[in-house]
Amino acid sequence: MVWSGKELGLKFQNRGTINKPMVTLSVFCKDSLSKEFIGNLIPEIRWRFNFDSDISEFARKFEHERRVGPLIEKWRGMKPVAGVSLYEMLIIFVLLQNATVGRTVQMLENLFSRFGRRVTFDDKKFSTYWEPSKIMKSTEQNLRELKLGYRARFLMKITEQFTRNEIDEFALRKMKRDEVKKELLKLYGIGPASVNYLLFEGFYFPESLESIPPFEQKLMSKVIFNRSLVSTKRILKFFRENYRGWEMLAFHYFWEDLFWRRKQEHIEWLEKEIRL
DNA sequence: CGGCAGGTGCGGA
DNA sequence: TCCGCACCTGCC
Repeated sequence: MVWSGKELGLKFQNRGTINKPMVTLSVFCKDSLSKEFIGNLIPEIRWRFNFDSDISEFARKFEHERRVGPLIEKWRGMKPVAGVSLYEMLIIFVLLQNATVGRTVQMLENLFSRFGRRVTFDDKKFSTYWEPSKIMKSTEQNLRELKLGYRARFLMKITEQFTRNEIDEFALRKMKRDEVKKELLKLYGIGPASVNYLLFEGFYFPESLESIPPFEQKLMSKVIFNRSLVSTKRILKFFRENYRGWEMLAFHYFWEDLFWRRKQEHIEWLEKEIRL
């Protein structure tokens, strides 16, 4: 995590149970950290790892519903987590656009090796993100050499909007959903699909489901309707009718469960849909 | 070698 | 508000 100009390593350890959750956090840094620094860091961690949103109503309302109910049992307490800053999240969403997973990874690795730093803590190696100003000193052409393609312009423009302070992440966190949506859509290269995910994974609005991209459409068609392709309209209707107010969180439970199952067992139809 | 992939901006109807 | 189209690149 790059925060207030320092590179930090975060290590979370589980010390509790599902019903009595507790974690300890160790913070690694090459500099010593002041009390004040830590004092400012803690609320940021609470936000980034979503310690505070209350989803108990979701669990109460739907734990007996026939489709998502069993998943709520299995994944009790599961919530979306940003983990990174808004700027960093925007980079990821731009790189995901119109690309396979393999290409996204390649583009991000290229950016890390050009602008980020390799760091080690607790015997683990990571790449850090960079301050927006570092990209500002570069050029669109330079980013194109990192194989970003037309996304180079998106990244350049977004970085520009950040360095000009046109977007204030901390102010956004206090706004209502529609206001946040309006602000995010002002970012160049951020449209309906990216905004849909940002509202949920970055700002934790559990109802934000308005767009189903092609890949999600294919997988949800199979998971929910057991058919190869159901219209996005119908999928949206399904979530609206069954999980009103919690549409995207419900979507998240179906989605995460599917990919968890993929780790445990071989899911033939899914492997065919995933292109690296 | 055309078609397409975790989309978006833009111009024109 | 709703189309059609161009767009980097890698891979099938």
